[in-house]
Amino acid sequence: MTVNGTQAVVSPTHKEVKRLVESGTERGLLMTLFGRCRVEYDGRATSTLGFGDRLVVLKPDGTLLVHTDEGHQPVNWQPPGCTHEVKRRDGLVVVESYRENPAEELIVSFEHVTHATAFEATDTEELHLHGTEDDLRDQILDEPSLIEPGFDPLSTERDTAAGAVDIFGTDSDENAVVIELKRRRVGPDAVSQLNRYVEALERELHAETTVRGILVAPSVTDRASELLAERNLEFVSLSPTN
Amino acid sequence: MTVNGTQAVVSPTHKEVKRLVESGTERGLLMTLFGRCRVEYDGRATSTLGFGDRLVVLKPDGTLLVHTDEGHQPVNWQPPGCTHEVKRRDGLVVVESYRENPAEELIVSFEHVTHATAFEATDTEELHLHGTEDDLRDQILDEPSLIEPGFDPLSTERDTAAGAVDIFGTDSDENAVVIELKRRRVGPDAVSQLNRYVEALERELHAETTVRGILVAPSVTDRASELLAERNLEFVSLSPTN
DNA sequence: GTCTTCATGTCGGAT
DNA sequence: ATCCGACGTGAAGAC
Repeated sequence: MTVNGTQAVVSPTHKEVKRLVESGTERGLLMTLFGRCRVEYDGRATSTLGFGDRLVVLKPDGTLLVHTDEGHQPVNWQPPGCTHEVKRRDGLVVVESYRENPAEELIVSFEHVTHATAFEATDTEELHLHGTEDDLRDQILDEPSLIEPGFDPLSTERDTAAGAVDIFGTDSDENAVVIELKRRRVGPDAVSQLNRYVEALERELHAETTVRGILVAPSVTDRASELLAERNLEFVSLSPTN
Repeated sequence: MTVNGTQAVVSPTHKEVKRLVESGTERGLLMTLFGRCRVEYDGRATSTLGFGDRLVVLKPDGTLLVHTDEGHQPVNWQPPGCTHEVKRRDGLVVVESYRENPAEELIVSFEHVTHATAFEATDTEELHLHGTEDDLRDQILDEPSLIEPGFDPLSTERDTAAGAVDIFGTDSDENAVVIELKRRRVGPDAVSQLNRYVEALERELHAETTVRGILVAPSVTDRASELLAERNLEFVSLSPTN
């Protein structure tokens, strides 16, 4: 059945699946296959998945997704940029997806394809997302006193031997201040990250200046709080606004 | 059109979409909607996405995915456990998805639904994945000399004040050895993680024992290598086998 | 290309 | 429920 440049086939034959995927790939269509299949992956790791009913999505950018009936994540996938082929092997309809660098291959073998579709997907809009770490940074740059009275942001992304600092500035006593931002509650990892920046700047600025490290996040876990104390780092509670 | 417990409808009316999603939810079906829609999200963050052609997947576990024609990741989503409703508003077919804890809502408003499907998905198989960090750990436990001659693993998941250590053991001089495993090339974060474990164990074991920290991974970045040297930590190159 | 870090990360396991 | 770390993490930006 073909309507308006989209195709949908119920219980397609092997030939119909092959033609749909090949012409859909050619024409840059977004395709779905639903049916009983087995999946094998080999690349950065290796995986096998026995037969079951799954939804396979093939995107015009070379993405392949295998979704089971559960979970946010695809059970197997290939990233954008892969090339897909449809073959017949041992009576199964086989979709093979290849990638180089790293070399990875995904093979979906259908015992039966229940349903196959191909859609022309026109999408020019971009997602507008708010409440990110960047938004938290902008809040602080707009109103530095959210950190403390007298805080003066000098730069963002300031480079150090340990990487780029989120916000670098000075306090009212002219101490250097390193700020690490997190959009959500943080654990020990963020404290270590801040500590690396502080140590790098202490080396860079020699003994001339005291370097304060301030972690800015909605909250911290107990372990992170202990680590902050050990490292003589500070915490300011702030959440990104939506 | 209904075949074998699966349904597929081309250009369904509002009522048909509503009935399909409601009965599909009731019956635990895996559903797809393709059409031109707008998406709004509000929860941990906030997002808006203007009208475009997208594939929406509704899973029986309450997962909702919105996929554009590009990319591995859904442009918007709800995790498992959400509840979905279909309504009509301003002439649009609206799929609303709710979640509590954290409170999140996703609203997909269709100008037109090109295609709607509902499948009974039976899937009893589990994914078997190899080449993970656990596999790397097992390799070392099978052959401890991969770390160095005389290495003796005493425990895995040994608890410290900083968290559980991947492998804890002793070397031929009876020094304590902490091993942190990574299945791929590592950066500074993994070094900091290892350092936290080593410091915690040094405190725990007082001055009785020297605590060596060994990072085991296929390779390290330059910055990680410097940090290892600074912290007096070691590196052993090993990759998980598939 | 490599490196680094963010993410509505998601997921699983332990407490 | 929260905490913690792994993940075939993916994606973006800098170099």
